Amino acid sequence: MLLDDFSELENTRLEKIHRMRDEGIEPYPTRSAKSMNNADAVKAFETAEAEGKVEVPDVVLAGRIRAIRNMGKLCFTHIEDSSGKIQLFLRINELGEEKLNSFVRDFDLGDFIEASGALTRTRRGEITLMVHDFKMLAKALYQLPADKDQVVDGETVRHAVLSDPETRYRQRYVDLAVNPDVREIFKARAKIVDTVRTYLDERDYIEVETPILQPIYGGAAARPFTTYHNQLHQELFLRISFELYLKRLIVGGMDRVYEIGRDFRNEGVSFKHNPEFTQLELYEAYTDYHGMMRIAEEMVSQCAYELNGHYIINYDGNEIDLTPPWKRITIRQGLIDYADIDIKDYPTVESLEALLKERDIPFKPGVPHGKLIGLLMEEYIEPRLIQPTFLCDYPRDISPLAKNVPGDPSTVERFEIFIGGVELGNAFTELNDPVEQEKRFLEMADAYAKDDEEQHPMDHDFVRALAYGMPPTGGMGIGIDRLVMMLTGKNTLREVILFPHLRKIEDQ
RNA sequence: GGGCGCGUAGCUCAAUGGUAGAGCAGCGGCCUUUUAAGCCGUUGGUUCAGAGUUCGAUCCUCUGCGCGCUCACCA
Repeated sequence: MLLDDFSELENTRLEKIHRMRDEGIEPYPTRSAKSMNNADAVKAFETAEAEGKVEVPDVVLAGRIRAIRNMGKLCFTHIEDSSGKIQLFLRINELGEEKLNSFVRDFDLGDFIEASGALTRTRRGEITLMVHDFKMLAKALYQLPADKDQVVDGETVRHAVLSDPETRYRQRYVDLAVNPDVREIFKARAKIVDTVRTYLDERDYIEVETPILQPIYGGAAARPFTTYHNQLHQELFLRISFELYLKRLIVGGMDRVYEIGRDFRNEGVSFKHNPEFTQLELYEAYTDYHGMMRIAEEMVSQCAYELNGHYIINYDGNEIDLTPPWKRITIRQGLIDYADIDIKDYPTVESLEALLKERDIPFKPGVPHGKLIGLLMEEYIEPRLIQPTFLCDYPRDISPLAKNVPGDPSTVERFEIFIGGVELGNAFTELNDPVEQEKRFLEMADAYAKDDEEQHPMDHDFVRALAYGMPPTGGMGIGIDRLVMMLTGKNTLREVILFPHLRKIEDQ
């Protein structure tokens, strides 16, 4: 129980609650009479000041107490709400001795206070609420991690900031309460998602929602989470992609659709992988992967512009220019340029395996030709793609849902977007030949038959949908978390996911 | 899952094979325009958990737990 584990510090605060209640003061009142937020208060004062006034009366502000500077007969505090901080000035002349003392006695850092009074400017020039009255809005029992700001030459220097990553992620509420820059990341995230929606909505895309619980998973190569529906006695999977459902909508005549939602992949966790992550998938009829490239470069650069006012981002020590158009390079050309390998010279699995051995690249024996090319790609091309690049034309046998490059049966019209060496998105000209699609499913089943870790279930209903006819279509997926990570210059997904997955710990 | 590193007060960090200290916050004082307020005094620790070595472990060893980096897995 909460109270059982209280330290001396917490018990001191608890006693304040008891004392307040004994005096008829409720430390958790039901409502607040806050009349404006802190930022608006500052603006209101500046406006009044420009008209020659020296104060703005009858203002009610509220927020969390972030600093207290008590000097006996007067006391300064800073309170903070989501709009920012503002100073309160409590003075014995205004409040009387008893009221002022009750502040010092009852209030601590971290408590929520409501204060009424007049906005003025102090001798030191800070816009401040001269407090006529105040009341407790919510008492905090735990103290927030100590933190103080110091302004040196106009720069804010922060002292003893909560920085332990485990505490920050497990108790994100504390992190957010104490680290304003963290709140900014999530404002940026909201803005990016908003920009994406606006971009697509303006192009007549319709936002849809498809099942998260799926009887058959598909659309990507990943291990799923499984769950169970009790009444239906049915095993269900959490989706690993939206692809197969969204393409059914294209069959149904919804020519431009997108979904922003959660994918779940039961795999390793890293700076660029979280078990659940936010994905954007979009599909557009009567276009192809070239159309998707144009959308990607336009949409992503627009996100950067809306966020920062320009197209340059700093990621992992690199200055990256997102101005369209982005570089396009085929895998074949990339391997020629960066590794001096022309894959046309290695048409068989045996020849590729020999090459990989020669180059000291480890591989699992028995994997398909395309997967070996993938290994070369990871080794030689991906780390080089710092500036935004569309890496194009993938091996067919690792791309079961993409359409062939005309005249080249081994290659499909697919690209992945790389920025800062990290994959941001994946797109292709969608395979719409039902017979070919069924064949691909069967090939994948074969290819992975020996590998009991992964399975590619055949989705008969998806094939049936294609058999009703799907127009030529371009489709794309973009990892929203990774996009936010890049645009905000963070080097791990955990910084842009509010509650990143951490191991369970045995305590409360 | 493998390798490496880390875990000390609420927060940020010190320290030593002889059971721990600072700043901030907390508590008690002084101070009527302060802003990392200041000054004086002061409380606070299962040194992540368990076992072992040792006369003695926060430190050395092992195991476990958690976090980070990295590799593997994976877009």
